[in-house]
Amino acid sequence: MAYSGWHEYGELKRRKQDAQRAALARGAGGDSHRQIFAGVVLYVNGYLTMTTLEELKRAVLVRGAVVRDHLSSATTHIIAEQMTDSKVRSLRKPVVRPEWLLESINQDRLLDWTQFRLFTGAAPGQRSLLASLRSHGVGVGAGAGAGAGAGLGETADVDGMDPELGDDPSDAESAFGDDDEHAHLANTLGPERTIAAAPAGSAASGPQHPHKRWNPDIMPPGQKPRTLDLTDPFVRNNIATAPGFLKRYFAASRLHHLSIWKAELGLLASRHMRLHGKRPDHPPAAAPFRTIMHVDMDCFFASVALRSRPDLVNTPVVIAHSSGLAPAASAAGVDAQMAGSSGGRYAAKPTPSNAASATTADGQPAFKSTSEIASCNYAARACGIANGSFLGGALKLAPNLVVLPYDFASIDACSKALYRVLLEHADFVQAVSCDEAYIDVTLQVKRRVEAAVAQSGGALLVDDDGHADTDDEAEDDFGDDLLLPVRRRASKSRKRGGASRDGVGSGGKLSQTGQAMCAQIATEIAEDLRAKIRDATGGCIASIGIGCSMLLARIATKRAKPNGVFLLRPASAREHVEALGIRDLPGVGHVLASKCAEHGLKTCGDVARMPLPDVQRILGDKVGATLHQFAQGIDARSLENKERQSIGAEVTWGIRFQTQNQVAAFMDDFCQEIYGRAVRAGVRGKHITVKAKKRLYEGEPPKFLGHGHCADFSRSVRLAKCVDSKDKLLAEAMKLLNEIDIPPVDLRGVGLHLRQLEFVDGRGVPRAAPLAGGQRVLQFPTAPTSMPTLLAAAASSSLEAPAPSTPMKRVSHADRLLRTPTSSGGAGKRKRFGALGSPAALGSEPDVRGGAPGFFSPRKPRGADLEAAAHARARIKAMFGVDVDEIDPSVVPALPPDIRKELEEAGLIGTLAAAGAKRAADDSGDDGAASPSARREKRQRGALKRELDDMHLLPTASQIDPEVLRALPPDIRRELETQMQIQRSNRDREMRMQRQQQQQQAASAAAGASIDAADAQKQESGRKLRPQLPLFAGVCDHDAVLGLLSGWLDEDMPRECAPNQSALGEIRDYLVALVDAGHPDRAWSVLRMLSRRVGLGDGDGATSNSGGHRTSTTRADKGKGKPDWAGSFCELFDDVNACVERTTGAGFWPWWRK
DNA sequence: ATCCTCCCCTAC
DNA sequence: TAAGGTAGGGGAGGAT
Ligand SMILES: Nc1ccn([C@H]2C[C@H](O)[C@@H](COP(=O)(O)OP(=O)(O)OP(=O)(O)O)O2)c(=O)n1
Ligand SMILES: [Mg+2]
Ligand SMILES: [Mg+2]
Repeated sequence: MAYSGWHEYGELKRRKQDAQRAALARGAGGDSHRQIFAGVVLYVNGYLTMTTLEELKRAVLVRGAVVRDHLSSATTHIIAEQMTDSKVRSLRKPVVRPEWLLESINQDRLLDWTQFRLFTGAAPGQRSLLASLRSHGVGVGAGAGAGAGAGLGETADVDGMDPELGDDPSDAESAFGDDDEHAHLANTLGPERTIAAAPAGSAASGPQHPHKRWNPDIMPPGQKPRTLDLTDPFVRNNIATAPGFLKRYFAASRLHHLSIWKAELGLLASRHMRLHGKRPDHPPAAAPFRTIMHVDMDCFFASVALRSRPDLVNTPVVIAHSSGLAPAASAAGVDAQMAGSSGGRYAAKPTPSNAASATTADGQPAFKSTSEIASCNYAARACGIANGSFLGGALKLAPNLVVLPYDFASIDACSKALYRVLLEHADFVQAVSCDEAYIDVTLQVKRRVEAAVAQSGGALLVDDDGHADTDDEAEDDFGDDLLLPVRRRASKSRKRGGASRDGVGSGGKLSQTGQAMCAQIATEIAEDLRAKIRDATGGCIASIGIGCSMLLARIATKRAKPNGVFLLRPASAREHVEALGIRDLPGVGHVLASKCAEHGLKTCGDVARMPLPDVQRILGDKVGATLHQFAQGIDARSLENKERQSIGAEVTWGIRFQTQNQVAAFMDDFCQEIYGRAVRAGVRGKHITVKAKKRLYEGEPPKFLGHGHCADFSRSVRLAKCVDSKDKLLAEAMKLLNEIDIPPVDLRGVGLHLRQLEFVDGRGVPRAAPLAGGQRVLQFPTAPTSMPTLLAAAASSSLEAPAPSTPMKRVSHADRLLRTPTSSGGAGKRKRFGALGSPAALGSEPDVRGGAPGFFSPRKPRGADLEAAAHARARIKAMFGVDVDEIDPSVVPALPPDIRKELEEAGLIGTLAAAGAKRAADDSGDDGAASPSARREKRQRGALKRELDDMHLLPTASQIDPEVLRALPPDIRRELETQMQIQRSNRDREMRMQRQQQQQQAASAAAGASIDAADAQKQESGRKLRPQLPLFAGVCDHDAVLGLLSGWLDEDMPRECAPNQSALGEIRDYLVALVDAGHPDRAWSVLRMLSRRVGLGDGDGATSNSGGHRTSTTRADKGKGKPDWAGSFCELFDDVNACVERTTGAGFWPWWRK
């Protein structure tokens, strides 16, 4: 779901940091300090940008805080600058921004940490804890009860901030702007509101004057949520409850169009490639000429529109829905009760023409539009406008801005025209989007260069060991080559390594002349294409980047724009790339970029120079490895058009429901839409996923009818069969949506996706995957023709394999040859491993540049293990300049899948994930079925399968004799296993739901039917992976529960009062739930702790299993517990024990009764 | 370890 | 007024 609330991201961050540095400076030094942080146990997560950990530590230590280098149950607060919502939730502890410490130091008093919460709309663990326990009048410390003054027990009222904050209306606006999705935290939904409803408890109630702008998450009080006037006709007609909403919405959605077009063009390209027998890989001889272009239209939507408005080419123009003139959102439908902000200003009327003036009739600007700009011309960009910005902001930047409407039909036509040109002239086309594609023109370059050389004479290729190539100068001149920069290292390593050759023999290296010619010819081709595209599109301009890899081509395009061509030579490539910001690398968005920034990584050079493992620690294994390579200008991907793996739809705009019926009615339409799309796309799905967005604050978001800041949820089912009607889809979707269980008013977005696709022909008959991408399917050499449908779920219980598999009739003979089974099971693995080890294999296979999988080599005879091995080795050597055995294991994740697969199968590298093992299992298990006489078998299979289906009898794993299972044909066995897995998953689902219900009941009973508590419960169980364990106060971790209870005892036992009854009830319900969930041992452990604390001993010597659990941290009450506490414990024990006896047939031993 | 689900992120 | 869709890579972390 798209999200464009980042308009002010950078500025906000910068402003925050300035203030923070100042605060820290003030806070350091001095020798006697008030111990304002006494009792605070900190864990600092991640990196700090405004100070060092050491500096911060020093400052807080002298003021009484404890800083640990690890997270423990004693931790009271986690300090972090950045963390995903889900991580925050999973920690189940207060996660607070460092400003809390800094500002507390600044003011020399402990401020309320809740004012410095790291933003997460849903921190159910924390909130549920508060909502339930606190509403019992139970004071409880954070974590293990070490809360002291800063603990949760002293949580202040969120609304109880310094009123001063609200007094200056300009602050709110100027600091955060209307665009900030976070600007409404004060209205945050959920149990925090329960807290907020309580009287403000603390005098230290939040940050005061100087740095009130730091926190983009907290909106000053004195501000009511903007509300939507549902009686406004315009609103009524445009929200999701309006008749015909979906059709109108999708028809008007640019992003929907982009997605549709991309899918279409992907199919178009792959079909074209298949029909013309084109593949992205070349005979090894072509490798040195490898030339990839990235073609991208300049400001595409705008260009299309400007074709009919040549008068406007030099004025700022944008494409958007709104003219920006009509009544601002705040003036119609949305009632903006912003403190101090005047009501909406009405523009006179939109200009009738296409082009609208940016000022209203009375000359007053009305820069409020939240309409998004799809595309803006370069004149507009010069004003600072960018694709995706809000129109309102753009109008501020360029008051003379002209807004033109979408013309989807024309855009579509231009896009098709573009692709016609590309398909006709390129060796291979990978569709990227309606205005963009990668093309491979290697063969053309080669042909033309060779022709030119034939005429003029001169050497084109240079042998690796050839004349001018041995000295350093030659290597330095390498830069004029179009080849990958790795070639250079290949050459060096060859020298170091002595005799071994890298297998790039037949291609050789391009001579200087060759290199120059390549560059010139490639540029000519590009210019030629641009002219053709301009003509074909009626004047739209394409820019083209050229390189020897997709990456370099892509990067070159940035330089080429606008209206140009840029060829990135490998020699300059590394330098060029390293100078770029990491944000310029494909795959790096604002999140990764800011993660990097936290570690001081700004440019690609920074990343390239950092040791790979460090990069991976920051970014993850695969992303880290990939980007580390990208940052060096290395990219081994090859072009392909990938086959569809899923289909679905989402709506996150205009979702405003009041009732379940409205939701249901919408879902009906929605499923209709999606089912229709699936039919049209010729797919059916077994695996259904529903997504939903839940708003995190009350009131309207900045974007008109937008979703605002939300929590995302998803639920999925795997069905035994594909859904084959809209109504079945609807039924499943509603189940899932209900499971997610979001109140209709809170719903802000819905999505529905199908996976595990079966491809179906026009008459609904399943057929083989249409080879849309070709490659993926081709990589399974074991004759998919014989793989039964059953293989949708692989034996290894992964269901990731392509779902269908009746024979693939449409696979050409040539394709069949390519699918020569070079890999078929574990034996082959070992064999090939041996072959690879043989020095004789080295260099026996010429290099294939740019990542052509060995499987595709047409010259490779079937089963030629040795050659395959050599091939893999040669290819790696060519690409990375090192021998396979020298490969740093941590770059493995960055290898393109095909190469990785090849290496894994060859046993040269460890499998990255399950893929290798799974495939091996498939292969070996499938050998029998792969025989040519599959027909009869297939019929049997079909019959058996049908029988199974008809019986609707899916035996459980335990019900099937393993012997019987083994005796079945492999595919039938797999089928059964699939069924069992589905069944198992469904059983789990039911258990989960049961538990969830229990929890909700328990929670709402305990919290006095507080909706918020139930809601928090829902979120907790509905959020993270539906915990398999029951929750106590939103907490599932056993130690955390013990800590919580211990803290409760610490607080309440000394008070000389009886234990709070509802708290007891909650504990009882939790323990019962534990027992029901099959964890009596945990219940036992809890009981034991409680009994010890109330003075009844801990029953050592009892038969219980649970041994040395951590007990309490502080033992406030050393003597015997009060009698009423002990009595309460006994009752509790009996209740729980009754349940234990019921479920296990034997109870705990009430040791204290003797 | 590996699987699997529920996210998150990115690109156009 | 406004039309913040979609598909795929990937990671975290619980279950097994
Ligand atoms: N946030 C965005 C980005 C793009 N698009 C649409 C409109 C663009 O015209 C088209 C192509 O996207 P590009 O990223 O290629 O952007 P442009 O073609 O507009 O400009 P450029 O010259 O930078 O390629 O996709 C959109 O609707 N919303
Ligand atoms: Mg473009
Ligand atoms: Mg583009």
